[in-house]
Amino acid sequence: MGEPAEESRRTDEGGTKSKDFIRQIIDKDLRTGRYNGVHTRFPPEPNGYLHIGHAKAICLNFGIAEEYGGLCNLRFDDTNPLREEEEYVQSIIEDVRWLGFDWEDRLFYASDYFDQLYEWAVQLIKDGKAYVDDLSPEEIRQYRGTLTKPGRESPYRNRSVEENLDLFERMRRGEFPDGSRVLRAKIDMASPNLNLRDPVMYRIIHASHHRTGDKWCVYPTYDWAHGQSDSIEGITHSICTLEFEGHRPLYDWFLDQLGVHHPRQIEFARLELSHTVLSKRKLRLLVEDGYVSGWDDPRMPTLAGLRRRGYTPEAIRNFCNRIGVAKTNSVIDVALLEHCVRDDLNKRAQRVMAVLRPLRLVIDNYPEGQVEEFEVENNPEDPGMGTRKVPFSRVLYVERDDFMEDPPRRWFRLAPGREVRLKGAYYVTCVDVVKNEAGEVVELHCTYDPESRGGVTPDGRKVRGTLHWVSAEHALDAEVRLYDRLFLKADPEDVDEEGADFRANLNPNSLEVLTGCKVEPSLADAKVGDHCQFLRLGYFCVDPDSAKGKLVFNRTVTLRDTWGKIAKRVGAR
RNA sequence: UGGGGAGUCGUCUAAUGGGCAGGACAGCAGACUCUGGAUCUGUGGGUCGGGGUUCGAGUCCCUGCUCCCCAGCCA
Repeated sequence: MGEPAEESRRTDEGGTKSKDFIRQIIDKDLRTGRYNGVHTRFPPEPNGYLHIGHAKAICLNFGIAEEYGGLCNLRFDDTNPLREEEEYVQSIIEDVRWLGFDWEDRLFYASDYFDQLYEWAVQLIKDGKAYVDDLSPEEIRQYRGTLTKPGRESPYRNRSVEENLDLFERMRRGEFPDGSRVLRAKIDMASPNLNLRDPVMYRIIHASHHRTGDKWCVYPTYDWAHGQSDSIEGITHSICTLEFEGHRPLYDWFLDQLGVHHPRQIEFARLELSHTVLSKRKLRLLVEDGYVSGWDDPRMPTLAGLRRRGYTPEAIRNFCNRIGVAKTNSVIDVALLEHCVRDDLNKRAQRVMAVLRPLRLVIDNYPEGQVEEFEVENNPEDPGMGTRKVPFSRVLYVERDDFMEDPPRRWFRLAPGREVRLKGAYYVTCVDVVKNEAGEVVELHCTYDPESRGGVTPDGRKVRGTLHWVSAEHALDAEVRLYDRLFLKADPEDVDEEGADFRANLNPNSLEVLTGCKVEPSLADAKVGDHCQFLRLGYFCVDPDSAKGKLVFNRTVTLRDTWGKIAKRVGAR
């Protein structure tokens, strides 16, 4: 409680302290005594899967609570039985946990408060602050006015308290059909803020709710449920996104009329990420229309998708802490997210060798039938991760991309007559190239230098290139799924043709499935979810589609590719 | 058009009773390297426009411009 611990303050890379505007407001509230502690909440509606944008809100709410020695609740905003499902509740719980946050025994639902909300509505009616309206949805819209013209009062606006009480009670009992009546707050039909033009508090929905079943047929709207739920839970700072800014006067109004604990609502800009979409509607469309395999498709920006792709909670949390919090609408470059996962995996992922597009390499002067085992470091960033043995023999596989018959300038890899190092093993020199009738290179012949055992020679001569490889005889087969950005443009909504939508910018090559990949035998007992670095290629993780004897890897992200940039300039590839 | 918000390097984000516009990602250049990885070093690049006030303005005043949100019985 009170001031945050010094060491938990957010600092930038330079070490200077800087707090976002929300933390500054909280500091002030604590200083002035408006609140004595900090209690936040993360309030998702269970109508879809959580995505990276939610991660920002989760890290903000749970992070702030932690920093200030306060608490953060997980609360499902389940006020609309038509859209919400238990499946989503479960996935959300799983995702928030996976991200690394704990709400202890404070898992709540807005539906926990339906009785209290109903009582409070009755209280407002008695106070003459709410009334039952018989207008149809269409009429309500017409009476609301427009942005520039004030609304008109409903002819039912001045019913007696008794009649309102009676009607509201009968609404609750199920005497009226859906849409026939609503309960509205009596505020001001001429307000320039449309949210204050007698907003709807209850609507009739004869549908069963995932938690309250058929107990209710009137359900509170967001505006009526949210602030009161915050109040009941003793929330101090109700952090939400910018689009609710115009609702704050209403949030405050309800709480003031009721005279109950009054949290402060603070709005911040939701996260937007380049090369993807982050709206439930669009994500749902991608899933339902089969553009992706599901909510957890590794190309999806959902937490389930990112997890399957191989992103770690640490990488995502670090990302959320680095993007900042402000009120400016902004789009974060997905490159920052990629940087964060590389940064995390670089420190933790075990290095292994895998050949994605195998090319046979025969070492002519290596004894037939001989097998050597080389000890290779598991992670040069962390010697503590130890070493492993990798078998080597006369016939190997190397990456097709690592050989060029007629290489451009600055090519350090294999080519006729070139000598390279096979990581941790020997130097080999390409002496012959075998092609098929189509003229494609199908096999390389090399000689090795026995003196170079272990990857260094007594004469100390240098080779510029070091290649990864696997022994043909010992290699395991694997399927590897290469993922790329889901959308071609940074802004998927940037479409040329009239009538086209973001789907026109879908990247047709966002998924490439490679079969017949060869991986080193140490991967034999890799488990689903395991992360590793395929040397020189990128970070990968084991997909749930894997089975005994059938390994499937997802590429999380490539390594930074300096050669790729050079090649582009040189005009190679 | 009414109301509510927001404009700082390419992209995010600091600079808070006016005081050298800083960092990160991305880019570029180099060093190092048994991953063309990692690491290290260096480098270019910004205050929406126009007026003011001031010794001094991203910050204060005036004015203009641009962008976002609101007319669900969605959240």
